[in-house]
Amino acid sequence: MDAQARIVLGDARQQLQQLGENSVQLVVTSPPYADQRKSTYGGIHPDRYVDWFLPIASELLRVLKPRGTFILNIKEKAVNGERHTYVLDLIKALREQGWLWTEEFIWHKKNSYPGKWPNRFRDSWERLLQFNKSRKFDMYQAAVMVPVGDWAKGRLSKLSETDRIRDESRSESGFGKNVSNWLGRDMVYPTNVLHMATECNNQGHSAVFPRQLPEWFIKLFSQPGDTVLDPFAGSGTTLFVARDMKRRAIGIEILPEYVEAIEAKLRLRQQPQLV
Amino acid sequence: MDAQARIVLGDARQQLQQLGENSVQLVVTSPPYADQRKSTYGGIHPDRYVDWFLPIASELLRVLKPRGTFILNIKEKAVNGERHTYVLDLIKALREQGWLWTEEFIWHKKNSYPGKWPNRFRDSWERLLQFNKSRKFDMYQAAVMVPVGDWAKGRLSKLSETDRIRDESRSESGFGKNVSNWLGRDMVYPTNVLHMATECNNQGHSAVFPRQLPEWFIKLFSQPGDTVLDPFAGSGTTLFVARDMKRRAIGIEILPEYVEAIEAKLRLRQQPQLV
DNA sequence: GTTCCGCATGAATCGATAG
DNA sequence: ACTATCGATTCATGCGGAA
Repeated sequence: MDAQARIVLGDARQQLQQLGENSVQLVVTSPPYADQRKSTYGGIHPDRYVDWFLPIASELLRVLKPRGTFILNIKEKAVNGERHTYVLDLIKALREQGWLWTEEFIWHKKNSYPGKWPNRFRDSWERLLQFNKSRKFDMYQAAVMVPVGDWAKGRLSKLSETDRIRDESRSESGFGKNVSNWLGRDMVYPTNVLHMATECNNQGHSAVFPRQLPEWFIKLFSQPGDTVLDPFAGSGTTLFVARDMKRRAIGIEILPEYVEAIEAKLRLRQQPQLV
Repeated sequence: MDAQARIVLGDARQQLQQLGENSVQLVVTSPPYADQRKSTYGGIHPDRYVDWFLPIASELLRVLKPRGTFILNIKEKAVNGERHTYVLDLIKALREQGWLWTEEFIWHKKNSYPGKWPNRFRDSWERLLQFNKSRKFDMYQAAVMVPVGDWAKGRLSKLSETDRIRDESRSESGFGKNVSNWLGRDMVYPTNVLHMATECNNQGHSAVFPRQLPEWFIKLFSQPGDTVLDPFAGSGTTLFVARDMKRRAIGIEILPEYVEAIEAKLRLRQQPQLV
């Protein structure tokens, strides 16, 4: 088995106890949604979702490094015509458990699930909740910069005069001047809204994430050599992406057939995949 | 004064008591966010936000028609490095008050406020919470259909690159799109993610909403002749849009200078504005 | 007439400084 | 220690003047 990527068969709550405390830099996971994927996971009732998740989160709190990050992909379903509140309850419960609710990213799914209902439109976004153990955490923002929005209009040829002068005065005053900020002004920082299409592989396992989603968070919150954990590995997307990015990857998955599929893929490629 | 549009000077909680019960089809409003706009509204502390808002919501529940809708635009701020939970608390409190939390739309603001911090990116989305009195409410989905967005398939190859990109960015949810240009193409229903830039005028009062935002909800949840209410009228965008769409518009605003500005604009134009 | 480019302007947030 | 104020940071947008 690839030493850089490891998949464990078993229940997340139990298997997490085998991991050492303060050993994981980043958790990226998409747990089974309430009452979703019944056929595979048995389904957790929305009303019991918080109680089910809290013991697992407690273990995550233990294994996560002090400057590490926990990214939770989740979205409430509609029940009796209403949005259920278990995600709101979960956020509050996690805070009481000691987590800091640092941010809520929005994943805008461009090709959302089709359908039509008389009282609502298609749901094309999900929550990506960021939790931390401390206000001071590792964040490598430069790793996820994106092309400036103006690139189509050709307005990036010159900096505005005010910006240039502001930059020059900063450099003269001796404070840390980031030359790349204005020399290579074609890149800017992203926002907290992520636009990504879901991968529609209808073969076998349905990929929950597109690869770019864990990739973005792994770039942003970890460095090569760090440990990335997904306690609900599913088809293993987070695991493979992390390994390809030279992180140590740990996955936990309760379904034997998923674990076997992941192990097969791990044996198949010891080298990073290029897609 | 225009009979179709009426602005009332005063506190929302008190002035709402003057309105008859079951008289309003749609409430679209953007109350002052916690601790924001201190200079004008005095600012409500995040910890007291729910207590401040509940009495107002109680009046809204009274004046709203059984099949009407309440759209609440709101976003929590960052406090001590964390997202504050008052919006989550508010959703739960409104449900206890009798509201149904039907849906959460996402307003993706492409031009979010700039800035850079070590622990977060720019916040470029806001919540648009939909509440109803009943599971059966009026929803005119056909009124907001948008052209099908299969740009990637080469149908627009003749357009210049800049035009194509500009169109793509504006049409991700069909907003700001000139539908007449696409007559004959298939129309589809939108999703629950709305893409709109804030209107940043260089002169005078800057509008909180872009006009398309209330316009979209007014189309979706009301018909001509219905009454549309904004208890925090501000610069009056919702009011003017509703009037231009042949709805009866009622606004409440506590700041005399805002009320005067709205009254002046109402006198100025009895006819729908074409911009 | 167009197109191009400079400029002011935000529902912001953090860290340091001051009372 | 806890709260209030201030400066620094940053980018999409529309307007208006210039080419």
